[in-house]
Amino acid sequence: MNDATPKPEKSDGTVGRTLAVLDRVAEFGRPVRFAELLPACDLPKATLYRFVQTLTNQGMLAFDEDRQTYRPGLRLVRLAHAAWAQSSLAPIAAPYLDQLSKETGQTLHLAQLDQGMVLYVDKRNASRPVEMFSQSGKVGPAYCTGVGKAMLAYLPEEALQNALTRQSFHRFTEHTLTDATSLRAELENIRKRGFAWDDEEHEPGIRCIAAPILSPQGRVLGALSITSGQPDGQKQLETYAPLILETAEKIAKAASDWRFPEQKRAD
Amino acid sequence: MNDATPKPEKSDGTVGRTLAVLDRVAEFGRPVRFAELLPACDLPKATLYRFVQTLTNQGMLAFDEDRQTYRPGLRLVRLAHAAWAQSSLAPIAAPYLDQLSKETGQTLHLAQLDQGMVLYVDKRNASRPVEMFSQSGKVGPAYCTGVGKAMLAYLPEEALQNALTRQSFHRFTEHTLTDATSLRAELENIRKRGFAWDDEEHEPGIRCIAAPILSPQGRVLGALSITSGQPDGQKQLETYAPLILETAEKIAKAASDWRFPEQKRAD
DNA sequence: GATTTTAGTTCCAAATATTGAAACCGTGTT
DNA sequence: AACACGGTTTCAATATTTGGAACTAAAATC
Repeated sequence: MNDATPKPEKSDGTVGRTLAVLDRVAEFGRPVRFAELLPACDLPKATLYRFVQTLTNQGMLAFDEDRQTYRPGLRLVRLAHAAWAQSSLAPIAAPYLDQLSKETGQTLHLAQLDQGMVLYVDKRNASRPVEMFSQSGKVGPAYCTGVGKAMLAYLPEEALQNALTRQSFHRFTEHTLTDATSLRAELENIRKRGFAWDDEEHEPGIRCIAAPILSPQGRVLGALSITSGQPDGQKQLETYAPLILETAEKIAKAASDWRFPEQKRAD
Repeated sequence: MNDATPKPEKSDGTVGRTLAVLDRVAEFGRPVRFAELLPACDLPKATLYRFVQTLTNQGMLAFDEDRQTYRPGLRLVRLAHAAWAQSSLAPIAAPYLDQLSKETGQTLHLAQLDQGMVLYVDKRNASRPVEMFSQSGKVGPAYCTGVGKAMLAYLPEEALQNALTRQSFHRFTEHTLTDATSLRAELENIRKRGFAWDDEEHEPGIRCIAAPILSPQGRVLGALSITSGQPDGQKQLETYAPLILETAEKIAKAASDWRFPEQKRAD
């Protein structure tokens, strides 16, 4: 090997490789056979076999004897509860989302950035007052969603650069921004405006207005959006601008005031 | 293979040890320093250091630079979404819970057994129609909750034996059953009755009625409970018996039409 | 301000676990 | 009967993990 480390590889040894398999299984979105998994992971048969075995032992995967398939295991649900409670904005933001939901009656999303993607951590639905687990944990693209762009807009250059290289820039609709340059221009507008629009860039007919949630030091904590599925959505959403900005502000404030709870309480 | 297994050890090598650290972190229920974690994991300093490093790289843990603390990472939330959707009864049971919630107006819990503990996978709150992620993933004891006992009662002997050894039998209230023998007697009653009571065994003033969800082959898939916090709860709950049994039946039916969640792990 | 303690990080040779090609097994197909 | 396929096991070569100990930075104590 030469001078400058040519490979900033972070394989993290056996553990990293094994966890990568978990991702592959989760990506399938359905129970998967060993033989299907094999080509998806770039691993020798025997090695993948051992990994899958280990993960199953560990409860990170569950094996269906009858159908001979693997799927993500319940241990993840247990662990994620702790992650959600401690590493996400959701618990802090919950009361403000409730409030905003009541005031607007619209669908709300709370998201954070993870691996250059949008990770939804909470939601309020227009029809159902409180949404459930199934919505948290969902991921979506950053470059063509309101929450995604709102967060990207306030990322420091280095992190932005990093995030941009991870975007697929797939054209979902005719409004999708499909290159880094036009996205950067849009981000500039967002910074000027203070909030982001998603004007049918991800899904036809779906618009939203999104505000970043920034720490006092200006670090991106997450983003909040109000969605409309109505044709005249834009106009209606515009009236929410002050409200969503104010709510984002409150959440940011609450997040920075937050003291660690003494103990986990059960209820 | 030999007759007497001399090593029932399932350390699962590096991966298993590393994942155990994840559990330790999650158990703290709050961001934790390296030095606090060290005594909780039975590992040499340098080893734990490497593990924690790896997990952080992998996004399974998040490191708070400012406070120098670790907490479960958001990657878990992403993975758990898949786990919840594929490995839990929740998505299948959701419409039935909605229905039961509407009919009774009471707090409902849907749980599964994991590692001898009760893992709540969904909930309906008396006040809020649909509960959220934060409730899923919670764990509780099996020996002193309605859902726990309902599931234990229908476990095959070997699995029950295994589960019993994992119970702490801590006396939460004066009604808590604190030994395997009295619990076994209670399980017998549950089998005769077809459903379980929790008569303030876990929390004072909290009673519930719980029904097991059994596959057509009689395998325990999960349990469902209706909770009451009222003094005359027992009486009121009793009237729900047919309803909860019927609902559990429906969920079992729906589950077997879709998939057969297999609870294989014999560890 | 010097010194000790504590918390976190790095080193490295020895010990060990991982690796994966190949062989094997059971089941269903030609 | 031979073959193909999905899954499982073996085992020697090898790369990785291991953890005692040394080290550094920062904080507490003198």
